[in-house]
Formats: sequence, C-alpha cells, structure tokens
Amino acid sequence: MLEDLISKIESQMPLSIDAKKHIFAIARERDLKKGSLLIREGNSVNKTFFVTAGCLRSYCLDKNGKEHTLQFAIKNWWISDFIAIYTNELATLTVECLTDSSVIEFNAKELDGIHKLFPEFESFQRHNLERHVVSLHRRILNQMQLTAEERYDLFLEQYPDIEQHTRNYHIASYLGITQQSLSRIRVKKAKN
Amino acid sequence: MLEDLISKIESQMPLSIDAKKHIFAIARERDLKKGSLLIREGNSVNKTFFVTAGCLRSYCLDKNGKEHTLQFAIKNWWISDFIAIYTNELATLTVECLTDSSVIEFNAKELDGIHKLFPEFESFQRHNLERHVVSLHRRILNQMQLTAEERYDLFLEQYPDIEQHTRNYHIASYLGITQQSLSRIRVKKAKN
DNA sequence: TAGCTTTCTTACCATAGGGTTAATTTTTAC
DNA sequence: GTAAAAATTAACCCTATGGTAAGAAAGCTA
Repeated sequence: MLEDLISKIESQMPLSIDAKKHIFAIARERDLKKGSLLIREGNSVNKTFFVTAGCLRSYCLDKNGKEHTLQFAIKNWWISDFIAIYTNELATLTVECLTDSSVIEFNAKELDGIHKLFPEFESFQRHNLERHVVSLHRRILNQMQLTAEERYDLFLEQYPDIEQHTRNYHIASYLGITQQSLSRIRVKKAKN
Repeated sequence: MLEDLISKIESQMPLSIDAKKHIFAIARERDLKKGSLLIREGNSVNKTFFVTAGCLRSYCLDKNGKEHTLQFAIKNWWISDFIAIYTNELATLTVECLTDSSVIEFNAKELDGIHKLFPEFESFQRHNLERHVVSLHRRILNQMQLTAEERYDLFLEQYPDIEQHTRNYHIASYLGITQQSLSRIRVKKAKN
C-alpha cells in the first residue's frame, strides 16, 4: 500500500501535503502474481519499484545461461535495474516476483525529478543514493573476504525471513555458489 | 594540479567564477611519496581525494590478514573510503599510494556541501553518485559471472596503463585471486 | 488422495584456485 | 653499481566448489 511508502519517507523527512499529493499522482499500485516479470533483460527500462508485500529479486544470465542474483527485495525495499536506469541502456537484469507481491511502480525519471518540484527531497534522494553506494561497497567486500559459509550466515542475518519465500538456488545464486554447495553448507551447519 | 579537476568538472557543467574560487578555497594540493597512506583502517575519515598524477588504491584486510583491493585510482579518478564517509563510521579501508602521486584533498563534507552554495552542482553531484552506483553494480556482476581470466582481461581493458604501476599481487587482490593464480593466467596467456 | 512436477539432497569425479616453499627475477637502497 | 629486499614464477599437493546424475522429498494440480 502507498501508505507504507509515505510512512517510510516520513520516517526520514517531513512531507508536505502537496508533496504527498504529488507522490500519489505519480505512483501506481500493482499486485503481482508469483513468477511475474517486472523488468526483462534486453528491454528498455524506465520504472522503479517499491515493494509493499511479497518478495522479488533481480538477476542476470551469464553466457552459459546461469543465473546470478544481484538483489532481493522485500517490504520497504526498492528494486529495479539501476544500471539501465542510470545509464539509459537496455536492461541487463530481470526483475522477478518470487511470491505474490504488491509494489508501487514509479517512472524512474518522474521519481527522480521530485526534488525539482519539492526541493526538500534533494537531500533525501542524495542520502538514499549514498546508502545505495554503501550497500554495494559492502556487498563487494563481503564477496571478496568471506567464505561461502560466512556469506550464507550473513545472508540469514540480513534477510531473516526471506528463506521461506526463496528457492535454495535463488540464495545460492546470490551467494555466488551452486545449489549443491549451498546444500552441503546447510547439512554441515545442521550437524553443528 | 587543480586545473585538472576544474577542467574535468567543466567537461560536465559550466562553472561560474565564484564556484571556481570556492573550489580553490576548499581544495588542498598534496604531493605524495610512493607508499604513503592517505586513509588508515580504524581511523576516522573525512577526506576525499581527486588524483591528478600517479596511482593509488583502496584495500581492506580480512581476518586472516589478507589484502583485498576494492579500487584503483589514476589521474582524474576519485578515491576515499566511501563507506566511512557516507556512514560516519571509522575507516574499514586503507588508501595507499602505489607510486609517487599528486592529489587534491577535500574535506568530504565541504565538497559535498558545494551544492548548498552553488545549486548548479546539485545535478552534477547526483550524477556522479549515480555513476558510482553503476560502476559498483557492474563490478559485482563481473565478479559473479566472469572467470578469473576474463576478469583479468577486463581489468587490462579498463586500466590499460595501470600495470606498470602496480605489483601483481595488487591486481590479484583486485581480481579476487592469489598472485600465484594470476601468474598462472599470465603464463597461459603468454603462450597463446 | 494420486500423480506429476519441481526442488533438494547425496554421491561421484573434475577442476579452478589456494597454500607452501624454493628458485629466479626485479626493485630498492645505500 | 652492488648488495639486500621484494616480487614473480614454478612446482608441489590440497581444498573448496562445480558438474552431472540419480534418488528422495516437497509442492501442485486435478
């Protein structure tokens, strides 16, 4: 529901009536079935999604057809193909609903342009971009310095409830291992 | 030299005399010896660096004392510990000069605050943040879907002149492999 | 509930890359 | 320019993870 987004914004900044109205005007609520694709590799992209229920992921296919999950998104997270959005290139990612989900859909340019109409959004958006940078830096560092098992532990911490919604091979493809390796790790952990 | 930065900015946006003066006022030119550390893990960080000559890198140490290079920076690149800058946490990275280098040092908050005095910087800074996000996304995807050899090829493309400045183990620690593995890859490529 | 489909586990062997050490080459420092 | 230090290569074997395939379990569908 749109109220989820409004309260998320209001937890970070005061929101005028007019600004709220504008958000209502450019937002589109969508309910989606498990398996729906919001963005498809190779298509043009101009939408960003705020998740209000369910679970989605973005992934790419490598030249051998193997999937690599870049991001999961649950309630109150944003998801899109940010490479495509920020570079105006075609999508290299696919965004898929892992469960029945509800999202708020925005035209990325309209959303991005809010600060032109409502300058109070300027630092809010800047701050979100900075946090995005931080989370990506962290992901890179974790991938470099942690073992597959440590990355799995961290995943369970960071996404405590997501395991119910995802297939093992989704998690494996996020961790950068095969589902067989993940299965081995789970067996090993169950023994301890 | 500061002129390098000015012309880099002017290649992306018009720059008023006043704005230029302001940049001169908050910038500090520094010449550094090979091996100097600009940021040390564990210390507080409030500086960002624009490289005008030489070559630097940022890296972290894992719990086994192994180095992992997050970024290289050559002429016209920015480098810092962006996690620390954007979260106000202590540095998790170390920034090191790989060669004698020249940088322009900024207080990160002052640099970031330019758009408050000169609003024309707002979209410039936003755009830089977006490009930062894109490059990090790309790094993650490359690390996930390419082999060590493919990542090395890409590295040579992206940093064509950097090999002269860096030790093999710097490159290996950027690629996520050991220097022995990199050595093997180089031998293999030399044979073809 | 039965039957079908998908996912998960297990076991096998294969392989990329890691760790250690020693020999060689390159760089640094005097 | 030479000696010392550091980096690279090479060879060894080791380990974590991958690929394939088969069986077990779970989830859907009728």
